[in-house]
Amino acid sequence: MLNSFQDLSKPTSIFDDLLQSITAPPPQQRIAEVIDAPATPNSSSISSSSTEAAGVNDDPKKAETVEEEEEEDQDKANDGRLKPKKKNQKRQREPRFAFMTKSEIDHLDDGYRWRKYGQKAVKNSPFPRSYYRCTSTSCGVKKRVERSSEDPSIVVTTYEGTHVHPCPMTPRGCSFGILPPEAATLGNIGGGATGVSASHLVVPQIFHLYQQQQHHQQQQIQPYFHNLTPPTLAPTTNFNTSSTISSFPLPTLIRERPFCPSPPSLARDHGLLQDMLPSQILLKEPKEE
DNA sequence: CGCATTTGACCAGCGC
DNA sequence: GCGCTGGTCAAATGCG
Repeated sequence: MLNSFQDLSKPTSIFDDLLQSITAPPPQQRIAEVIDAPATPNSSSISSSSTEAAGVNDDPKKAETVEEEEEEDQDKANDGRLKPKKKNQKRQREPRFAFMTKSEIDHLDDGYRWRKYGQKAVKNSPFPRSYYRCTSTSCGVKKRVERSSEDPSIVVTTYEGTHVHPCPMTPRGCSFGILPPEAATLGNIGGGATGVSASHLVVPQIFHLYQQQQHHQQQQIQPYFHNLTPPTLAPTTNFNTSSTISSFPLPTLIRERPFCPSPPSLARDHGLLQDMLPSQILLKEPKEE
């Protein structure tokens, strides 16, 4: 299932894969169709990706069985240039979560602190891809940021790994803008400590932001939030319908957030949210196997 | 001075 | 085996 996860494991254009999954959803797809808007390159979307680590990937070539700690120790034991990649075991991939944001800012502030450690030109794209790593020690979360070659206004952000620390608070509190997908997904997908479903956090929150924004700004472009969550975490109850999502109670969201405790001010203080989510969000639930 | 960013080089995986 | 590409490292550089 979750072919989009596999798509994300491919080195080639995430954006293309996302677009493909958006524009050609499987018939049985259980989608939280927030809005049944057709996906367009102008739409922002969110797509959670996971998790070879969770055994989701059915490609034996990509299936991984290595424990994370094992690899981590190996990495730490070798600080030289030669990375101790196991010969018989490919490097394990962390749970990944990708989303597209229509923004002019490449590196969106999501509440965590990131250090850029690389930048590469991407094939078939005039825009480079930037590599960031969480600055927190012992937190190996990474993220890649690249612009869509098809729509330069779209930033494709791919998170990989799980934060093992609380979100460092920003002066405004934990910035909600992009945080939800990251904090929720990275904190929970693939065996996060809290066990809170990523979808519980990500989908409704993001959508809630969108709603707020809609109310205030009357966006012209339909949002589309593309979210895919691992089967083990994706609830089958709460997000089957748009009505469920749209009526998701905000207090519940806040209560369920293990990270970045924040006063229930989301409905009020969304200035930064608007900064962070300037446009449209496209929501899509993971399709079920 | 400490930290973040830039950037070229290196390495591994994958396809042919 | 070879070349291409993505991902990472680390020295150099910039900035507050």
